[in-house]
Amino acid sequence: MRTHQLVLHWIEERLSAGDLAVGGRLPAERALAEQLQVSRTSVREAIRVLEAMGVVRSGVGSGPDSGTVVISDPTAALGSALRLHVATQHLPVADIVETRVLLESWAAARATRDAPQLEDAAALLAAMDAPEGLPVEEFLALDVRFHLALANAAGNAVVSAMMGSLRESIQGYAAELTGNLPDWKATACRLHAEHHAILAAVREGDGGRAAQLVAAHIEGFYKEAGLGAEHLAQPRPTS
Amino acid sequence: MRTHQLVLHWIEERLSAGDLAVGGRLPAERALAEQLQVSRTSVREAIRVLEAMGVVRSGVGSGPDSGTVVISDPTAALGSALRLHVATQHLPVADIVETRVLLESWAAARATRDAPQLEDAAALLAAMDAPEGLPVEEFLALDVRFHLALANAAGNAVVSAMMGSLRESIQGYAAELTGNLPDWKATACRLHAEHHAILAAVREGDGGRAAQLVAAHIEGFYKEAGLGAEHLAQPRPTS
DNA sequence: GTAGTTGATGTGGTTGGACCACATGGCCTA
DNA sequence: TAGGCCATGTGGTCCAACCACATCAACTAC
Repeated sequence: MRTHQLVLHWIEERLSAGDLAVGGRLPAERALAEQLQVSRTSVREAIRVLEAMGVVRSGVGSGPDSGTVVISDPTAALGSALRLHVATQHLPVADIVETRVLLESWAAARATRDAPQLEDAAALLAAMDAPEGLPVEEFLALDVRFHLALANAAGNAVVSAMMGSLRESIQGYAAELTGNLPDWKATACRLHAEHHAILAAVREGDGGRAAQLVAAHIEGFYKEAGLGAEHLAQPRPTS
Repeated sequence: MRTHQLVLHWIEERLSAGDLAVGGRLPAERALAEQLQVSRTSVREAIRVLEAMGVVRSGVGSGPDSGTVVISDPTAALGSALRLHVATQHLPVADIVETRVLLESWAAARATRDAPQLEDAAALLAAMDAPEGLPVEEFLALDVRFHLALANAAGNAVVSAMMGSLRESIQGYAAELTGNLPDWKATACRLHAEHHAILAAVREGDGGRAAQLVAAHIEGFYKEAGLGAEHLAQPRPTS
């Protein structure tokens, strides 16, 4: 057992036991090192891992933002991991998109029509009015938040986290794809209209229609932007 | 930008550019530190993160198993992250199970009837014959591999990785639950029979039935084992 | 008395150097 | 030729020191 793993296990046990909860603070690095009888180096390696996993946040100086405090940001962890594995080319982008369609369709079908997150989604849509006037980056940023709000309305934290991480892992890719579009303004308008239709379907409690609209919405964008259409929504070749 | 992040970005760029592929080796820690003009400590922190993400594997000594080589194990990364966030109680176990049902149902519906992974699944089922005679741990281990093989048959690497990580993150939990069962042998027998039925449905190309069977299979186990039934497969309270 | 300055304190961030355990491979010896 | 032994290179660990930063308290000048 390597030393930094010992520290990791110690912290994970504290988390599981409830001694350490979100918002709580880890002992200072030097103190923790002495307490566990390991070097500060090993403590730091463990904290780096937890930080990459979205479990803690470290800050220098004094005051409330300093020290190492427990947070919970599963999306960050999953997102970085997926992005890295996409970089190794062991996770095809087409599979990411397909999974995104799966999760978002489910979330749309599952969302309750009076979920408070739908208010956020509506507010985001309002901010996206006249989408042809928005810069691409701003449109995409709002788009991400709209889809996340929709996913959150389904009330499943795991699905929400996975959704966000999928989106994050191919964010740069999607931004590049917009360069392929023949007419960005027209596309933005269409996407915006589809957003309204999706939200309306959810609010009417028509989960089935919402799911179909979401699937068509996502697949439509990637097809138009030129992600190999043969990879999407078709039966796979029988190897 | 913290120093170890600089190293992380350098490596990620190398991965994206294809200069570094799975099976390739990173420069030795000391060499990399000198090359990037940072301390070895910072290089090590970056490598620790990549190791936790399942992107890299480190080994001491000489020979083929030594040094830091690029691998690709997305399941490990997602699994650790989910497990940690379950520990912080920000990811309810019920949501994990629900997501597992979602992904596995989709995979079962999507699997092609002649996928080679189904051979593996069949072999695992054969190894599980007479399940009442298997120790609990062994049964569960084979069970995990069966479900993974089935998920792999759908041909989506992202779904496979997420499936595996979900399973891993609640593995300890599932093992505990078996203690709640009134009659483990009978349950094992039933699960085994359900496995056969699922595989048969996939082989017949009846994806819809396979999906239903999978969902019932998973939900049935957790319900019988005592995971709050109110959390599963029911409309959520309207907050 | 108040306002501004200054230093003490405690936090993570970074560095260099030292030593260890391990695995290989080549050299040297019996 | 066979065996042992050490040189080499790898990651693993530890230590001691220093830095940048942020707060807070004490002090000083007005």
